[in-house]
Amino acid sequence: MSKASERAYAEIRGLILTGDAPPGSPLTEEALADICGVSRTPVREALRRLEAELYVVRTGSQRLFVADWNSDDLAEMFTLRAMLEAHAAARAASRITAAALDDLRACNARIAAAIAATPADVATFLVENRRFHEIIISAAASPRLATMLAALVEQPVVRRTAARYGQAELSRSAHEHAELIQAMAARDSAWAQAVMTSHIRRAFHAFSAAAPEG
Amino acid sequence: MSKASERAYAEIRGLILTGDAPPGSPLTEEALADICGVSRTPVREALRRLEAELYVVRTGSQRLFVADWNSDDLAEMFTLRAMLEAHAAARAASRITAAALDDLRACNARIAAAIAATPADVATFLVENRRFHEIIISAAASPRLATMLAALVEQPVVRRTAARYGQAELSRSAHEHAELIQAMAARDSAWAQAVMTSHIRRAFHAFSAAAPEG
DNA sequence: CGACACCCTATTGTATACAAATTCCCGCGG
DNA sequence: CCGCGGGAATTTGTATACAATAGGGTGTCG
Repeated sequence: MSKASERAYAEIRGLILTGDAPPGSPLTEEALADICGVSRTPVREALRRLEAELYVVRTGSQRLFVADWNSDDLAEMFTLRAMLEAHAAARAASRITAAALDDLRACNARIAAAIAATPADVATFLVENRRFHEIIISAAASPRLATMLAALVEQPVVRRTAARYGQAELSRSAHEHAELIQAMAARDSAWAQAVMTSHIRRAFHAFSAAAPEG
Repeated sequence: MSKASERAYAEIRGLILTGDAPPGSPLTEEALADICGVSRTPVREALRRLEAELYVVRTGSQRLFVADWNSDDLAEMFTLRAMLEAHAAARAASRITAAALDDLRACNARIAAAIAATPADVATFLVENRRFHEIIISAAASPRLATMLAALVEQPVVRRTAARYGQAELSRSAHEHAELIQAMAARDSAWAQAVMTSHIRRAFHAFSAAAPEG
């Protein structure tokens, strides 16, 4: 996608993530085109992508609405993420380069710094945490896997979750990252896979505990 | 997607699967529009979808080519399918309705009949085998999972594989299906998951043995 | 008062025209 | 002969116009 399409995608995604377009609200191509300052064509492409990523849902008569996830959806999403990202970690462990390992270390150092700040710098934590996981997915060198994980939208959940995380959970996360780095440096796929699985499951449990309403 | 888009998607996908558009060959929107008898607009949508499903790849300058999978790609694809579809089987085991179970039984009966014929009716086997797996995926009731598995293109591989399958492999497949039905009827998620995992892994091994060149 | 049919409007689907970008080829000069 | 512009041609990106279709509202009839 080139400029306008990309812009429309980011814009609409932003509307959904910030809650400006709340779950269940209808989306019309023309209105979005106006908001984004482009024509319907790039908006349509953006909407197709958002639909594939399940940010928006389509009724039988082709009308689009902002997706509304219930707790079952979220649980399923975390389960899939745990499965796929653990697989990515296993692949990454046997393929990752020294440079990428250094990137991971640097990234986790920034995460640790963000946590150590008072108050904890949650925004930086989110950005760097995401980057950490992206490095691993990239190191797994599987376009299929990367595509699937991209579709497993995580931002809205992470955002809601992290705001409720305590220092303890953030620290534990950084510690698990450190163990992941160890596992990968040791080229131990099984270890990396196991750590990643529990890492994501714990994130889910923390989320469930913090936001039991779904 | 409505009529024209859908038609374009099916048409282009057909070109790729039959080999009329061989791996690595360039795809231009206008040529495809001519072939499909529609304008570029629905062709573009079809191509986006095919790109997401990795049937086609896009260069840095937005030109599209038929994807060319090597043996590593295929192995990765089977691994992911085994993982995701086993998860689908586990979910299906705890959710499937009596009616869907009957559908599975009927479907497997048709598979058995196709195998019993002399010579074995491979075309019917392929269609019904696909349907069998689709019923399970549908019973898993996870749109995310369904989307991902749809993207895990299987047709070209299955096609290439089944043509080389012997009666023994086909029979074993039907037998494994029967065991899957048992596991689901017993509402045994772990059993269903295990059977599905080995079912797909065996298919992969048979494929590798039959087509070691990739 | 309720149900049904019809029309009108809102929204999406498709085609086409035009703009931007990229590639390819040809001619030129070293 | 090779490398290097430069421009034409091909190809994709975007906008807009028009067609088709679904939904809602209203009026009428039972």
